Amino acid sequence: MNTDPDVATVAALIAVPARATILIALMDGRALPAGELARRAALSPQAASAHLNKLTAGGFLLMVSTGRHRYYRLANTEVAQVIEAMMPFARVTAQQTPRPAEPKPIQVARSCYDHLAGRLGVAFTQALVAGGYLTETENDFTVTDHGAGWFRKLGIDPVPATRSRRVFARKCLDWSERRFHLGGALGAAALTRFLELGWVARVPQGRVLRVTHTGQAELWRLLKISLR
DNA sequence: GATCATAACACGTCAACGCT
DNA sequence: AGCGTTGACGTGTTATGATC
Repeated sequence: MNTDPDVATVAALIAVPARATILIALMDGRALPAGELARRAALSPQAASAHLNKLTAGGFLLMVSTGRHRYYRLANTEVAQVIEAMMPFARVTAQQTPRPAEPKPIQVARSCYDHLAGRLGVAFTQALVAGGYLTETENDFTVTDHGAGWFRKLGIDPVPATRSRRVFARKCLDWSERRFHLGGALGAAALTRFLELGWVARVPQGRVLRVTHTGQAELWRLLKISLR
């Protein structure tokens, strides 16, 4: 009897291009209606419906009915991490031409489900580690006492919620930078705070983030982060 | 080992229907 | 009326076995 996890079945769920497109469309953490997802995947609503059923049954998506609309979103952050972790391998086949000198906006700053990613996410994480605010373990980050004070000053609660089962400060591999950025509940709280402070702004129709002038100035002042 | 025929499967669309 | 689902059916791909 084979007691290994059935990775093949799970991978097969993602392996269909239409389903992969749907999952990527939901990577920014939003919930989208079935019709919108069908359009994104260039499918008929019927075909999209079948794919959404499979992804939901497989535990990749959650569905919420609102009136006559049905909204789908990623079931949890682990799903986003799986997709994000596959991105470096996708690049190998997609990138037949040399990488352009100028990074694309999605490589500079983006949301990875609900936390910061891209060059900004990695630079932020590295600055926190270099400043002694975070320490690294094998899979996660730990907030130091020094770091707890720093996060509080910024308006971010550095203490894990007692009832939450979510990993607090997950090491999430960044597909464009190929280094770890801060994920988990703390990463999500940081992105939320960055948005509240107006340091970053969401670009419509995607998960690209624009770093504002205020953001650039504050990130340089506090952590000596420059994205240039 | 290479080629062909067949069956099984996955994925797509069309039409009809149910729900709000 | 608009949106989404279900069932029927067509098409393309893959696996398998037979034959040379």
